[in-house]
Amino acid sequence: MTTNLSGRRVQAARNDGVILSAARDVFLEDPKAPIAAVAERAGVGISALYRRYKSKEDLLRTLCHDGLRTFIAEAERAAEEEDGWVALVRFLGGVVEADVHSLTVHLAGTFTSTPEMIADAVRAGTLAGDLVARAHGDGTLRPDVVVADVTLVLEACAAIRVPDRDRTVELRRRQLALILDGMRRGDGDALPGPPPDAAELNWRWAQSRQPAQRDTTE
Amino acid sequence: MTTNLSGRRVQAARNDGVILSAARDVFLEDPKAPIAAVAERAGVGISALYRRYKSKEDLLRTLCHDGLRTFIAEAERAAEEEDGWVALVRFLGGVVEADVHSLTVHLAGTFTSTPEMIADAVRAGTLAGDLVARAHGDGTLRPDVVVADVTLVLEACAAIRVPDRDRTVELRRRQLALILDGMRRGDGDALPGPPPDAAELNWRWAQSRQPAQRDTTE
DNA sequence: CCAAGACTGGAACGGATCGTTCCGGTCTGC
DNA sequence: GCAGACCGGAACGATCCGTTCCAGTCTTGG
Repeated sequence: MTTNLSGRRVQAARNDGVILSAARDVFLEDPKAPIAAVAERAGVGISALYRRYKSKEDLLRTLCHDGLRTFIAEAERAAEEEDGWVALVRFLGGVVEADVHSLTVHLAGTFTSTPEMIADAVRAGTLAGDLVARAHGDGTLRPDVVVADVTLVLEACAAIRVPDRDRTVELRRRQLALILDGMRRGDGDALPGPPPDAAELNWRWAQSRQPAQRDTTE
Repeated sequence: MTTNLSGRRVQAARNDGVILSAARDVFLEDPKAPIAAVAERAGVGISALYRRYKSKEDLLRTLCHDGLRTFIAEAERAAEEEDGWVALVRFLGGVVEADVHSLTVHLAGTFTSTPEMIADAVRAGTLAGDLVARAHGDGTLRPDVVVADVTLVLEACAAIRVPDRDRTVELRRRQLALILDGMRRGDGDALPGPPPDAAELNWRWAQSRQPAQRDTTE
């Protein structure tokens, strides 16, 4: 048996990953992006996509399910931590780092989910609940915070976005640190990363949508 | 001169407000929503829209500019507060309450902005900067927080959304309180409002996009 | 009661977009 | 050198959406 794949096989195998990664980037940027945009970003033809996924919905579903699995993996990894509070912090940091939450949030509702996905979603909820419970047990987490609050924290962090991916993660880490430490002067460390600059937050205003010059002079 | 408008005049005047309010709701929900959706939500015909606004872009621009002005008004109102920290808190609360930030953020880039808007945007930035500076002067705001961080806080809060408008504001207030007070046990008050429930956060998953039954059996 | 006109509802149009299919071409293994 | 796996991208058909247009309704003034 030849484990040595060559030629087209190699290209095909590499495309698997490239396409998935490109799809992640594109749909993270715009959940309604056309499928052609994914192909272009991946540097492949549209056929390469349709060879792998039955439809756009199929691709979206796969992408979202992958994100869900990552979420679960992060939760399980964080749960290994002994200290309950540290585990929760590591969990949130991991999810933010992986940029998983914004993907699921943005893509939710654009496809019909499979039973496995629903099961995984339930499992994810359970794991998160456990982490919160442990943090409560430690007495470090303020008592009036519930699991859903944590979900909202993730949602809030996922909302901050700048064109550059790495910088986005940096800024989210900073925001998460703020949420964790609190804005009131405390005994926490200094906020990580360079502070955001006004210019890098105004990027949304840049693209001034050319209105195609529809003049109404007549 | 008859200040007493009646009949159609009344309807027209009322429609002015209804349309603007409907547009706010609709575009807050989906920035790419068709203009017909606004008319439907307002309970008016499409003509009623085009009588008032030259184009969709015009409506969007007006909406966004209104939001910007509200932002400025909130900042000015908060600035009247004597205590710097209290002023900042009131400012953030006001902006979150008015649901202004998410509107500007979502709509940015969908129209070409007028010079007045840009000027207002600059002024808004200045006002926010002043508030942060004052809070720093009081020594209550942790020193490593900059103005842009505050912007990100607003962006983060704007991201949390549930179908019900009032509940959304409640949850945002809660999240804002969390950010302000911090998650570590402190001397702050209890989080306001009932805690979010898992069910009310899963609404996005509800709409399982009917795929129009395109069967590939052949 | 009538006529003019302000204002509206919503159908119709034309253009753009996008998911999907299909065909011709390239490379690999035999 | 040929069969088949795999790919790029044009072409198609459907849908959507912004805008225009016209017929209908209500009000006012006489």
